[in-house]
Amino acid sequence: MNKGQKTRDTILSEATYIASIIGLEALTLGKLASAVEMSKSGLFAHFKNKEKLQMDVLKDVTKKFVEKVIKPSMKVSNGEPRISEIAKNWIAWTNAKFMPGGCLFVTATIEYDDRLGPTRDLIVKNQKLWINFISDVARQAINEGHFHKNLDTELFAFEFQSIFQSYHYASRLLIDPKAEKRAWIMLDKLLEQSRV
Amino acid sequence: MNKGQKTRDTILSEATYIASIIGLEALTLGKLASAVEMSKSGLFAHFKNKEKLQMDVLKDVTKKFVEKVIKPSMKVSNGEPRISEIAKNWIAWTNAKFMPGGCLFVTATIEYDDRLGPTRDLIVKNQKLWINFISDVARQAINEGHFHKNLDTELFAFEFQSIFQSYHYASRLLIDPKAEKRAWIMLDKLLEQSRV
DNA sequence: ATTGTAATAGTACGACCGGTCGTATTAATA
DNA sequence: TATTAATACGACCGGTCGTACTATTACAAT
Repeated sequence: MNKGQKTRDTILSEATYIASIIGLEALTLGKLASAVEMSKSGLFAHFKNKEKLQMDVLKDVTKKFVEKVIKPSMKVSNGEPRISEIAKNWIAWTNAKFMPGGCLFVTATIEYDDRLGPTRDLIVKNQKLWINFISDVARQAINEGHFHKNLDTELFAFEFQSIFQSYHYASRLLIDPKAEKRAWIMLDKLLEQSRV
Repeated sequence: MNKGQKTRDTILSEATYIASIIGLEALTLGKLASAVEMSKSGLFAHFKNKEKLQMDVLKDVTKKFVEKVIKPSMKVSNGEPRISEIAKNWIAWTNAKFMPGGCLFVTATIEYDDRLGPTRDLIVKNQKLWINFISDVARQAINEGHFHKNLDTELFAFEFQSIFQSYHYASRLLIDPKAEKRAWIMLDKLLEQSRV
């Protein structure tokens, strides 16, 4: 990796750090530049424009998400074990040190749900992939005989997702110490309902 | 109502309209002023500073929320009927014409979950009141014999809340036509689990 | 060591930011 | 009707925004 790429990585990491706290739109080039101790123009040379920077941040975080949440789950056996593995890694993900403000996707999905443009399109695309992925894992659980045959796998995916949205809300905003415990109870209930 | 109060109301309504789309932080005095066709300084005279404006918007929206979601629910009988009434009004609330970007609270809770200050404090206070209110209604449902005695009412409140977060996510971001149907199914499931 | 290119910094820009000022107009009160 | 208070205005403050263009530095290959 040459120097330019290395600097780019540093910038994207710092951008992720800041954006997780204040959001991708509130992130400014000036703040980001001083955070990585570079001139605004030197930093800007790495990106075509701010929108591209925001999208590059999202792509970078998505890559990390695949690495830390999805890929590890593919190493455990099909069905319920995979669901549990994803849940475990998802909770760890939202508390990752490189995103002190919590999962950037949670922030971004709210931030861009009414803003049209390529950034929103990218977010929507990724979120649909994510929901479909969870649906597929639930489908596998049916095939493994873990979940009952007439389970609505798409509904399952949204319920699964909602547990983490709720967790984010309770732990981040309300700073509720019971947030994680409740998330696990919700997951247990969802799994219990889904089993044969 | 004198002229000043009337103008203030117009400003707050417009601010609510815009903030529901782009958020309270992204809302600027200049944009808001031109939206209500006033000078920036004329508009600004109604508020001490921008932070106060943001808080006034939140207070105004909270008042409307009480009026449109909470108060009507107090007119139906205790217990499950009240829960259903709240759910119905909450769905209507998120689709209100004066908030084209969806419920402002959903946006604000994410926006301020990592920003310290009085605005965040106000949001947290209101959200805690809301969660407690739902818990209390669930408690009433127990007393009425609708819900079983060992129901965790606080857990119920967070699960109830999560349904609407999921609905917001699916309908606003993914523009999923099945979003509302799924929300009702989730609610039915939650009520079914809670019954005696 | 020299040259060429990649990476960074410098400078400047027009637009807009939140906010203040003095002043004009409008509305309520006496 | 005269006086006063409420309301709104345009001009302007120092700063920051995103972005463009140019100059400088650091490094690699010759």
